[in-house]
Amino acid sequence: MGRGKIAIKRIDNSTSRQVTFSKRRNGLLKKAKELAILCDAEVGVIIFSSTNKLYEFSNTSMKSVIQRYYRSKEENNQLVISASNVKLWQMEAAKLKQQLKSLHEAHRQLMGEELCGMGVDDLQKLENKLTISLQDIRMKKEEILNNEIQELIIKVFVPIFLFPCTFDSSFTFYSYSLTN
Amino acid sequence: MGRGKIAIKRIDNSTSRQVTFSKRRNGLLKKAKELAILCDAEVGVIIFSSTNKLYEFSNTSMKSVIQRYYRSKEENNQLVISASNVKLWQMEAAKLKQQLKSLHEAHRQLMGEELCGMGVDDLQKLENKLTISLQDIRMKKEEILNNEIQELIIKVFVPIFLFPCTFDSSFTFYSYSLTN
DNA sequence: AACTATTTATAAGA
DNA sequence: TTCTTATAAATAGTT
Repeated sequence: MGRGKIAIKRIDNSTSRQVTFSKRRNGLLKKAKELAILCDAEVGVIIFSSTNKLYEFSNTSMKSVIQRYYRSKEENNQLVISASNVKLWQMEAAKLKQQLKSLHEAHRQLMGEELCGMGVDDLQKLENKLTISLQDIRMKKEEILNNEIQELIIKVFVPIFLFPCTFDSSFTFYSYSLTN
Repeated sequence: MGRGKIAIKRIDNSTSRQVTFSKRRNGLLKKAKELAILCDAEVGVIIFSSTNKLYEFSNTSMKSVIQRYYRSKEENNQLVISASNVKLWQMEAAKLKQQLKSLHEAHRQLMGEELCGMGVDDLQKLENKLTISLQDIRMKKEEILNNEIQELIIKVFVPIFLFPCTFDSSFTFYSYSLTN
């Protein structure tokens, strides 16, 4: 389509190639635009010149076209999936941060810090909680101590009672006196 | 370029639109191919019909074109960074989860639960902590109550002392007795 | 899907 | 680069 017909093969003359590139590039982009408008299509065109310059057209957005392309080809590119997952993980992290923050606050209140914002009722509730906690902890402590005493008795004294001969003379007094 | 000139706007007639799409789509792909060959360019064309069918051309490969496109626009960075960020965010989330878990445990211990794994020393420490917390909380509570009493006094009694005449006779006894 | 009158794109030249 | 213009190519409307 011009003064002469040309064969479709690489144009050797550099200048001529550049001129043709410029003309045909514009032609292609124009055609792409027209196709998109006339036929209600989504079109994306990417052109790199031999000098590495980028020319592009998209009636929507190139990102949209490319994403749709990958979706359509179901070459579910790891990149695209990963990119969308970032937001999910960011949200997850934000949620956790929030939880951590409020738990921290509750914790500090339990520890008797940051009581300034609290009313008397809340303080009373906190006091009750801690009182109960203290009771539990003291009970637990005593329980453990009792158990340890029990174990000590079983480990140390029972053998003495049962096998007094296996212990040296310093134990004889106790074993005799206790068994008699 | 045909029997009649057409305006570049969406073709209303569906059949006509489909026919035109088919013709122009082929034309565009052919032009793209020619441009790539003649001018030694890297070209990618993506077309989605209004019926969501995909047509494409690339003289190299679409993946290559898209990657080069992102590199060229340096929007690539976002995708790639995002992709690698997934791991960072996952690690962040895991870290937060761990913190949350240990804080939760500490919290439950403070509340007198899950004391089973603890030794006597730890229990003693916990008891001391809670004792101090309780003291703090009781002090805070008393402070607040005292303040409220103070305020009550200022709001209610001071006016009575200063302006006894503005209150009715039932107040006179107090105002006299206090001022005398 | 083929035809063809026209429009459009563009090769070569200025 | 841009414009001009002859000609090739694409395609709108028709069959």
